[in-house]
Amino acid sequence: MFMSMPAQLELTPKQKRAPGELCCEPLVYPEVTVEGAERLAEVAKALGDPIRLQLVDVLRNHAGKVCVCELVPLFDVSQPTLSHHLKKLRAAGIVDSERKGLWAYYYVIPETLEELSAWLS
Amino acid sequence: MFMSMPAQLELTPKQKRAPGELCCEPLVYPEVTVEGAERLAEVAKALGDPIRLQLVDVLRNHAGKVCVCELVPLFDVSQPTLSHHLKKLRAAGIVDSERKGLWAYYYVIPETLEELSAWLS
DNA sequence: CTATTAGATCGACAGATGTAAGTGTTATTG
DNA sequence: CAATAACACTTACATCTGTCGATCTAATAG
Repeated sequence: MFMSMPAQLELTPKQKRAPGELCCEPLVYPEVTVEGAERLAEVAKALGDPIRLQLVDVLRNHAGKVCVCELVPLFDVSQPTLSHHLKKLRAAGIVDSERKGLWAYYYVIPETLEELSAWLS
Repeated sequence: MFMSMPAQLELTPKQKRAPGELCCEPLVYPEVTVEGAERLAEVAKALGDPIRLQLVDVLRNHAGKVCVCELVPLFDVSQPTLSHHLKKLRAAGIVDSERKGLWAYYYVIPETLEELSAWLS
Protein backbone atom coordinates (compact mmCIF):
# COMPACT_ATOMS: atom_id res chain seq x y z
CA MET A 1 0.00 0.00 0.00
CA PHE A 2 2.84 2.40 0.72
CA MET A 3 5.93 3.31 -1.23
CA SER A 4 9.11 2.64 0.58
CA MET A 5 10.54 5.98 -0.49
CA PRO A 6 11.49 7.93 2.62
CA ALA A 7 10.23 11.47 2.69
CA GLN A 8 13.14 13.85 2.75
CA LEU A 9 12.45 16.56 5.23
CA GLU A 10 15.09 19.04 4.21
CA LEU A 11 14.65 21.69 1.58
CA THR A 12 17.75 22.26 -0.44
CA PRO A 13 18.42 25.88 -1.21
CA LYS A 14 17.59 26.40 -4.86
CA GLN A 15 19.81 28.10 -7.34
CA LYS A 16 19.48 28.62 -11.00
CA ARG A 17 21.23 25.92 -12.95
CA ALA A 18 23.56 26.27 -15.88
CA PRO A 19 21.83 25.99 -19.26
CA GLY A 20 20.82 22.44 -20.06
CA GLU A 21 21.15 21.18 -16.52
CA LEU A 22 18.31 19.61 -14.62
CA CYS A 23 16.45 21.83 -12.20
CA CYS A 24 16.38 19.68 -9.13
CA GLU A 25 16.29 16.19 -7.85
CA PRO A 26 12.91 15.34 -6.42
CA LEU A 27 13.40 15.28 -2.68
CA VAL A 28 9.90 14.38 -1.65
CA TYR A 29 7.79 11.39 -2.51
CA PRO A 30 4.20 10.28 -2.14
CA GLU A 31 3.31 7.95 0.70
CA VAL A 32 0.44 6.31 -1.08
CA THR A 33 0.95 4.17 -4.13
CA VAL A 34 -0.50 5.12 -7.47
CA GLU A 35 -3.21 2.51 -6.97
CA GLY A 36 -3.95 3.77 -3.47
CA ALA A 37 -4.23 7.31 -4.76
CA GLU A 38 -6.53 6.19 -7.56
CA ARG A 39 -8.80 4.46 -5.12
CA LEU A 40 -8.91 7.34 -2.68
CA ALA A 41 -9.48 9.78 -5.52
CA GLU A 42 -12.34 7.63 -6.79
CA VAL A 43 -14.06 7.89 -3.42
CA ALA A 44 -13.35 11.61 -3.12
CA LYS A 45 -14.61 12.21 -6.63
CA ALA A 46 -17.88 10.47 -5.85
CA LEU A 47 -18.28 12.79 -2.87
CA GLY A 48 -17.35 15.76 -5.02
CA ASP A 49 -20.90 16.76 -5.85
CA PRO A 50 -23.16 18.62 -3.41
CA ILE A 51 -26.13 16.37 -4.03
CA ARG A 52 -24.14 13.19 -3.63
CA LEU A 53 -22.50 14.50 -0.50
CA GLN A 54 -25.90 15.33 0.95
CA LEU A 55 -27.19 11.93 -0.05
CA VAL A 56 -24.39 10.30 1.87
CA ASP A 57 -25.06 12.65 4.74
CA VAL A 58 -28.69 11.61 4.86
CA LEU A 59 -27.88 7.93 4.64
CA ARG A 60 -25.12 8.13 7.22
CA ASN A 61 -27.20 9.93 9.78
CA HIS A 62 -29.99 7.48 9.40
CA ALA A 63 -29.57 4.29 11.37
CA GLY A 64 -30.88 2.02 8.66
CA LYS A 65 -31.78 1.76 5.04
CA VAL A 66 -33.56 4.58 3.28
CA CYS A 67 -36.10 4.25 0.50
CA VAL A 68 -35.38 6.15 -2.69
CA CYS A 69 -38.91 7.49 -2.56
CA GLU A 70 -37.93 9.35 0.60
CA LEU A 71 -34.79 10.76 -0.97
CA VAL A 72 -36.30 12.15 -4.15
CA PRO A 73 -38.41 14.86 -2.51
CA LEU A 74 -35.40 16.11 -0.53
CA PHE A 75 -33.58 17.28 -3.62
CA ASP A 76 -34.38 19.67 -6.37
CA VAL A 77 -33.50 17.32 -9.19
CA SER A 78 -35.47 14.80 -11.20
CA GLN A 79 -35.80 11.19 -10.19
CA PRO A 80 -33.53 9.94 -13.02
CA THR A 81 -30.86 12.41 -11.94
CA LEU A 82 -31.03 11.21 -8.37
CA SER A 83 -30.86 7.64 -9.59
CA HIS A 84 -27.75 8.59 -11.54
CA HIS A 85 -26.11 10.02 -8.43
CA LEU A 86 -26.97 6.95 -6.40
CA LYS A 87 -25.44 4.81 -9.10
CA LYS A 88 -22.21 6.77 -8.91
CA LEU A 89 -22.08 6.35 -5.16
CA ARG A 90 -22.68 2.64 -5.58
CA ALA A 91 -19.95 2.40 -8.23
CA ALA A 92 -17.51 4.00 -5.81
CA GLY A 93 -18.45 1.52 -3.10
CA ILE A 94 -19.77 4.23 -0.83
CA VAL A 95 -23.32 2.94 -0.70
CA ASP A 96 -25.17 -0.19 -1.62
CA SER A 97 -28.83 -0.94 -2.17
CA GLU A 98 -31.39 -3.60 -1.61
CA ARG A 99 -34.55 -4.10 -3.59
CA LYS A 100 -37.76 -4.94 -1.74
CA GLY A 101 -40.73 -5.19 -4.03
CA LEU A 102 -41.20 -1.87 -5.74
CA TRP A 103 -38.86 -0.08 -3.38
CA ALA A 104 -35.12 0.28 -3.28
CA TYR A 105 -33.39 0.90 0.02
CA TYR A 106 -29.96 2.49 0.13
CA TYR A 107 -27.42 2.40 2.90
CA VAL A 108 -23.86 3.56 3.49
CA ILE A 109 -20.89 1.21 3.53
CA PRO A 110 -18.93 2.77 6.39
CA GLU A 111 -15.63 1.07 5.54
CA THR A 112 -15.30 2.99 2.31
CA LEU A 113 -15.65 6.35 3.99
CA GLU A 114 -13.22 5.19 6.63
CA GLU A 115 -10.56 4.58 3.97
CA LEU A 116 -10.68 8.22 2.98
CA SER A 117 -11.04 9.37 6.55
CA ALA A 118 -7.97 7.37 7.53
CA TRP A 119 -5.87 8.96 4.82
CA LEU A 120 -7.08 12.42 5.75
CA SER A 121 -6.20 12.12 9.39
CA MET B 1 -24.18 24.92 9.94
CA PHE B 2 -26.75 22.24 10.63
CA MET B 3 -30.40 21.91 9.73
CA SER B 4 -32.65 21.67 12.69
CA MET B 5 -34.64 18.89 11.10
CA PRO B 6 -34.56 15.88 13.39
CA ALA B 7 -33.59 12.66 11.67
CA GLN B 8 -36.45 10.24 11.91
CA LEU B 9 -35.11 6.84 12.72
CA GLU B 10 -38.14 4.74 11.93
CA LEU B 11 -38.86 3.27 8.55
CA THR B 12 -42.51 3.21 7.69
CA PRO B 13 -43.65 0.10 5.93
CA LYS B 14 -44.24 1.03 2.32
CA GLN B 15 -47.30 0.16 0.36
CA LYS B 16 -48.35 1.01 -3.11
CA ARG B 17 -50.54 4.08 -3.14
CA ALA B 18 -53.75 4.63 -4.95
CA PRO B 19 -53.35 6.30 -8.34
CA GLY B 20 -52.54 9.98 -8.01
CA GLU B 21 -51.47 9.80 -4.37
CA LEU B 22 -48.04 10.80 -3.20
CA CYS B 23 -45.53 8.04 -2.64
CA CYS B 24 -44.17 8.93 0.75
CA GLU B 25 -43.36 11.73 3.07
CA PRO B 26 -39.64 12.24 3.41
CA LEU B 27 -38.69 10.85 6.81
CA VAL B 28 -35.01 11.58 6.73
CA TYR B 29 -33.16 14.84 6.32
CA PRO B 30 -29.60 15.98 5.77
CA GLU B 31 -27.56 17.14 8.73
CA VAL B 32 -25.42 19.50 6.76
CA THR B 33 -26.82 22.60 5.16
CA VAL B 34 -26.79 23.08 1.43
CA GLU B 35 -23.91 25.52 1.83
CA GLY B 36 -22.02 23.10 4.05
CA ALA B 37 -22.48 20.33 1.53
CA GLU B 38 -21.32 22.59 -1.27
CA ARG B 39 -18.17 23.47 0.61
CA LEU B 40 -17.38 19.87 1.55
CA ALA B 41 -18.09 18.72 -1.99
CA GLU B 42 -15.77 21.41 -3.33
CA VAL B 43 -12.93 20.04 -1.22
CA ALA B 44 -13.75 16.43 -2.08
CA LYS B 45 -13.95 17.28 -5.75
CA ALA B 46 -10.51 18.84 -5.68
CA LEU B 47 -9.19 15.62 -4.16
CA GLY B 48 -11.06 13.59 -6.75
CA ASP B 49 -8.18 13.26 -9.14
CA PRO B 50 -5.33 10.80 -8.59
CA ILE B 51 -2.63 13.33 -9.41
CA ARG B 52 -4.09 15.98 -7.13
CA LEU B 53 -4.55 13.47 -4.35
CA GLN B 54 -0.93 12.41 -4.66
CA LEU B 55 0.15 16.02 -4.74
CA VAL B 56 -1.62 16.60 -1.46
CA ASP B 57 -0.13 13.40 -0.15
CA VAL B 58 3.36 14.58 -0.98
CA LEU B 59 2.80 18.00 0.50
CA ARG B 60 1.16 16.67 3.62
CA ASN B 61 3.89 14.21 4.38
CA HIS B 62 6.49 16.85 3.98
CA ALA B 63 6.99 19.03 6.99
CA GLY B 64 7.44 22.21 5.02
CA LYS B 65 7.01 23.85 1.69
CA VAL B 66 7.79 22.04 -1.51
CA CYS B 67 9.16 23.57 -4.68
CA VAL B 68 7.19 22.95 -7.86
CA CYS B 69 10.41 21.91 -9.52
CA GLU B 70 10.51 18.93 -7.18
CA LEU B 71 6.92 18.01 -7.88
CA VAL B 72 7.06 18.00 -11.65
CA PRO B 73 9.43 15.03 -12.03
CA LEU B 74 7.27 12.93 -9.70
CA PHE B 75 4.37 12.87 -12.11
CA ASP B 76 3.93 11.77 -15.66
CA VAL B 77 2.26 14.94 -16.85
CA SER B 78 3.53 18.15 -18.34
CA GLN B 79 4.51 21.11 -16.22
CA PRO B 80 1.50 23.21 -17.31
CA THR B 81 -0.80 20.34 -16.38
CA LEU B 82 0.73 20.09 -12.95
CA SER B 83 0.40 23.82 -12.58
CA HIS B 84 -3.26 23.49 -13.48
CA HIS B 85 -3.78 20.86 -10.77
CA LEU B 86 -2.00 22.99 -8.20
CA LYS B 87 -4.24 25.87 -9.14
CA LYS B 88 -7.32 23.76 -8.51
CA LEU B 89 -6.03 22.72 -5.13
CA ARG B 90 -5.36 26.35 -4.33
CA ALA B 91 -8.83 27.36 -5.47
CA ALA B 92 -10.33 24.80 -3.10
CA GLY B 93 -8.27 26.16 -0.24
CA ILE B 94 -6.42 22.90 0.20
CA VAL B 95 -2.99 24.30 -0.52
CA ASP B 96 -1.39 27.68 -0.82
CA SER B 97 1.85 28.83 -2.37
CA GLU B 98 4.61 31.29 -1.86
CA ARG B 99 6.86 32.70 -4.51
CA LYS B 100 10.57 33.02 -3.78
CA GLY B 101 12.54 34.28 -6.70
CA LEU B 102 12.16 31.85 -9.56
CA TRP B 103 10.66 29.18 -7.35
CA ALA B 104 7.20 28.57 -6.08
CA TYR B 105 6.73 26.66 -2.86
CA TYR B 106 3.46 24.90 -2.10
CA TYR B 107 2.15 23.76 1.23
CA VAL B 108 -1.00 22.21 2.63
CA ILE B 109 -3.57 24.15 4.63
CA PRO B 110 -4.45 21.48 7.22
CA GLU B 111 -7.67 23.14 8.35
CA THR B 112 -9.33 22.54 5.01
CA LEU B 113 -8.62 18.82 5.06
CA GLU B 114 -9.80 18.73 8.65
CA GLU B 115 -13.19 20.08 7.61
CA LEU B 116 -13.72 17.10 5.38
CA SER B 117 -12.16 14.72 7.84
CA ALA B 118 -14.48 15.96 10.56
CA TRP B 119 -17.55 15.35 8.45
CA LEU B 120 -16.34 11.89 7.50
CA SER B 121 -15.80 10.75 11.05
C1' DC C 1 -55.02 -9.28 -17.43
C1' DT C 2 -54.72 -4.20 -17.01
C1' DA C 3 -53.47 -0.02 -14.99
C1' DT C 4 -50.36 2.08 -12.07
C1' DT C 5 -46.31 2.78 -9.27
C1' DA C 6 -41.10 2.73 -7.96
C1' DG C 7 -37.05 2.92 -9.81
C1' DA C 8 -33.41 2.16 -13.40
C1' DT C 9 -31.78 2.94 -18.08
C1' DC C 10 -31.39 5.46 -22.48
C1' DG C 11 -30.60 9.45 -25.49
C1' DA C 12 -29.41 14.02 -25.90
C1' DC C 13 -27.05 18.15 -24.76
C1' DA C 14 -24.70 22.04 -22.51
C1' DG C 15 -20.99 22.77 -19.64
C1' DA C 16 -16.93 21.22 -17.07
C1' DT C 17 -12.42 18.73 -16.92
C1' DG C 18 -7.66 16.89 -17.91
C1' DT C 19 -4.19 17.35 -21.06
C1' DA C 20 -0.43 19.20 -24.07
C1' DA C 21 1.73 22.81 -27.01
C1' DG C 22 2.68 27.30 -27.20
C1' DT C 23 3.40 31.70 -25.04
C1' DG C 24 4.03 35.05 -21.42
C1' DT C 25 6.17 36.74 -17.09
C1' DT C 26 9.52 37.35 -13.85
C1' DA C 27 13.92 36.60 -11.90
C1' DT C 28 18.69 35.20 -12.16
C1' DT C 29 23.11 34.40 -14.26
C1' DG C 30 26.85 36.05 -17.02
C1' DC D 1 21.83 43.94 -21.64
C1' DA D 2 21.02 39.04 -23.41
C1' DA D 3 20.12 34.35 -22.50
C1' DT D 4 17.91 31.20 -19.77
C1' DA D 5 15.36 29.08 -16.02
C1' DA D 6 10.94 28.40 -13.25
C1' DC D 7 6.40 28.66 -13.48
C1' DA D 8 1.81 30.54 -14.77
C1' DC D 9 -1.45 31.53 -18.36
C1' DT D 10 -3.84 30.82 -22.97
C1' DT D 11 -5.73 28.12 -26.46
C1' DA D 12 -7.49 24.03 -28.24
C1' DC D 13 -9.57 19.69 -27.96
C1' DA D 14 -11.29 15.12 -26.73
C1' DT D 15 -13.57 13.19 -22.97
C1' DC D 16 -16.40 13.19 -18.96
C1' DT D 17 -20.35 14.95 -16.13
C1' DG D 18 -24.87 16.60 -14.52
C1' DT D 19 -29.28 17.15 -16.07
C1' DC D 20 -33.88 16.15 -18.00
C1' DG D 21 -37.49 13.83 -20.77
C1' DA D 22 -38.75 9.61 -22.47
C1' DT D 23 -38.77 4.88 -22.00
C1' DC D 24 -38.14 0.36 -19.98
C1' DT D 25 -38.70 -3.14 -16.14
C1' DA D 26 -40.63 -5.28 -12.42
C1' DA D 27 -44.03 -5.51 -8.97
C1' DT D 28 -48.48 -4.67 -6.98
C1' DA D 29 -53.48 -3.44 -6.69
C1' DG D 30 -57.92 -4.15 -8.60
